[in-house]
Amino acid sequence: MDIDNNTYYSDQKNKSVPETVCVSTWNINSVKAHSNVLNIYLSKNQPDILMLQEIKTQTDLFPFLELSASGYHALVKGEKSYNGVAILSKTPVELITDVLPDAPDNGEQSRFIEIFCPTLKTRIINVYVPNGEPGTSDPHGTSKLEYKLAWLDALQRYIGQLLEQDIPFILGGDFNVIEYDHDVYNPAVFKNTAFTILPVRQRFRALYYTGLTNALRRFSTPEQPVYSYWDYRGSAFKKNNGILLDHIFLSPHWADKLLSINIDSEMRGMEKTSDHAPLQCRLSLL
DNA sequence: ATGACGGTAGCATACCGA
Repeated sequence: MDIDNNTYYSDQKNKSVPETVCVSTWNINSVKAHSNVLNIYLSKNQPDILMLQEIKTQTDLFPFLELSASGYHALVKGEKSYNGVAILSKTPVELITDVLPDAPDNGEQSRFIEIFCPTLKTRIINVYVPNGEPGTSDPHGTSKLEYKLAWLDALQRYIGQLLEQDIPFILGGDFNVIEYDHDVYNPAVFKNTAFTILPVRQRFRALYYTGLTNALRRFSTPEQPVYSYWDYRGSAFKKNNGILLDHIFLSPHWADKLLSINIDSEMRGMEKTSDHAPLQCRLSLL
């Protein structure tokens, strides 16, 4: 019994056991510049887990206190100006690693964080896959596209290892892959880019062959495309000139528990917001 | 053909993103 924490103790007495859980992901495009919409999202949807990408700040400058006031714990892999990922959780979580094993840059760019959530008894893996454009130089002299391909290869190997061990996990984030032509408003615009070329699509689809379920594909069809990104330019959101880039993948344990998934495009329509919309799924705990 | 728009760093404008 925890007599030092009255809130925890009194909550436990009255709380019924939750039957579902909400797990979400959002490329926030700067956690500091867009903290207002982040707070609106958290209070509106009350996700149990939120994976954030492109927080664009160093770990020690992350707004831990503000989020703690909203009732969220946070584990963060930050970086100055670029990239950066974090996982918010209503209950305390434990860091497993903030470097993708065998990543081509050994985690120099902050694109990966994996945690264990004791209350959900699952791992959460949050990824911000390299963009890959324009295909010129990257920090290590290889092209940005090669960096992206090598990064996806490393992800695939690591996911394979977890599945071999029957470890339950949820993999979410910004994959920077346009899996099908119907995932973009105008396929011609992205033809022969690092988003659509076969080697990139093959590596994305390899996640299925390994045994993962793409939560969104359970409920969507090519005839009714859904998008998670709209460019700031050219009134793209107003015209629904979008792209589907963000995904949630479920290990076999969770695939059977999937109840629903949706993209909260309302958040994309707000002032001072990210160019991505959040993606959230509801899972059964029974 | 190019840029658009927006964030960061840092103070003018370059770099990056998708």
